[in-house]
Amino acid sequence: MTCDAPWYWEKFDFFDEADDAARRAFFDEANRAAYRRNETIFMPTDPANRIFYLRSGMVKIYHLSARGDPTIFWFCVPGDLFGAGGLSGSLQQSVYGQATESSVIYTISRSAFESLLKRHPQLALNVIRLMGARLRLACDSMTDLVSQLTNVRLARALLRLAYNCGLRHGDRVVLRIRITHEELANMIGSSRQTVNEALRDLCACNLIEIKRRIITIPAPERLQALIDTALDRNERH
Amino acid sequence: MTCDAPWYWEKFDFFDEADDAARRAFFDEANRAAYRRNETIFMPTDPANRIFYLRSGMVKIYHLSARGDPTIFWFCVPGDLFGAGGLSGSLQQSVYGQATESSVIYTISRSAFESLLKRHPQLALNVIRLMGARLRLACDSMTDLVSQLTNVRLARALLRLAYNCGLRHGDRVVLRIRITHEELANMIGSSRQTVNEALRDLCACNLIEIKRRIITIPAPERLQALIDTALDRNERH
DNA sequence: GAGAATTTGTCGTGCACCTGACAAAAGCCG
DNA sequence: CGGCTTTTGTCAGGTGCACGACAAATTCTC
Repeated sequence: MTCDAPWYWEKFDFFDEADDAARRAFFDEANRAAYRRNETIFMPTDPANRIFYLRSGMVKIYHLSARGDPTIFWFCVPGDLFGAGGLSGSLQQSVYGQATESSVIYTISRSAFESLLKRHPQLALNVIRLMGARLRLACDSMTDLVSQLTNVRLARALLRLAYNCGLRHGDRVVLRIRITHEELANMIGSSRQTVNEALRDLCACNLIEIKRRIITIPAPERLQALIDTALDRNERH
Repeated sequence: MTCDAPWYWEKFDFFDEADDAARRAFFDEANRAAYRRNETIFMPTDPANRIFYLRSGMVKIYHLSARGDPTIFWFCVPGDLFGAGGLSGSLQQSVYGQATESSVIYTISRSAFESLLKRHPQLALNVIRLMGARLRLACDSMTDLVSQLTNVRLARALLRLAYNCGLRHGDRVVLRIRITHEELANMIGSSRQTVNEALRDLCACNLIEIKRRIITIPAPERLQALIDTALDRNERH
């Protein structure tokens, strides 16, 4: 899955390749809202009748089981659409959306959105493109969740985050996201403690650096190599 | 996630709600191909320049790791599009598509498909709807992969299969798919042996019936109840 | 900048389940 | 219908890692 992707995803904005008329039509009908860090944007019980466009900030999309343990699906970055699951016929959101930093979000009603897409087909293609990227991300996640060694799962999750919201500085990729061990555990289906240990090992091998909860991957291809060679079962340095 | 969904997914066809002109435009440009059981339709190395429409049969979409172990993402049923990951900017397919029974498939080039969607925006909305359903399915999968008890994961996977390709007979849902224990294991990230045991337990509780590798769920809501009450850790009858 | 709250680091204990091995059963094919 | 292949059933050994507990460090809040 990850073999042909670059070390960062080519960022794609909902409005890319669309003409100004389309852009204006959207913003004419959209409502602007600002959220602060940790504020919840929507919940599973909310009706799925609005589409969200992230202008700035970052949004975490996650699920909460009846038992209370979360599954983090992905983080949205500026230019992303979300809440678009509602377009697939569901009447309710089924997940949570939460701002992980101050964010500006435009929302539009589902019906207005659909008519917008009909009038501006390029926007519809863009939605498809964004959803395709999401789907691929989700499939990548499924692939590592199935591979059962935790440290490999963690390494792959870090690379996925690098794609998703990493910033390049030369070869180095900085995850511009302040993520806790617990959140990482909730992405890879592991426990806080195990993530801690695995993270320590990765640091010891200089595969990652952590400073003030900001993770840097100095050489993504070395991390990828670790994943590939983990074929022959895991050895602890 | 699964709380508000019916016991079977409202089947949605790529051509639903589209006018005949759109339908004709597609089939004018599409190529028909028939595949037999176990035949591979596309591979990760194939260029992602064609879109597939499943007319009849069933198609398994899966990934193969370098180590050789598969992850089964989902099964496509008639009316589904697949290979649409290509629409999201990727140059290659990243997964395998394989017919699990005799199937008839129409393919169309990516560029023709995009121009088709522009001319017939309703089709674009339909693509979005289908992808949304997929995405939801993938998220559901992620959610159970994170929940670590194998028997719960299995139960949830069975319900998902029921949504995906189950047939209702009154309350009963028959999975019209001849799936092996190994394939189930590859869906939930477990081992053949463990799946076997978990399946036996489910049979013992009359939550499922298996005859000639066809799985029947006599009372889906009872199976769902099992999942919900598995909060208080699993007990083996 | 002090105190509260959250996050991190580290150790045992226990058990779910992966692995390997092999026999029985079922499905497949000429 | 016979032989071959694939799938199923079951058992024993070993282990990865979840879980609880608690101290140290860091971060948030006023």
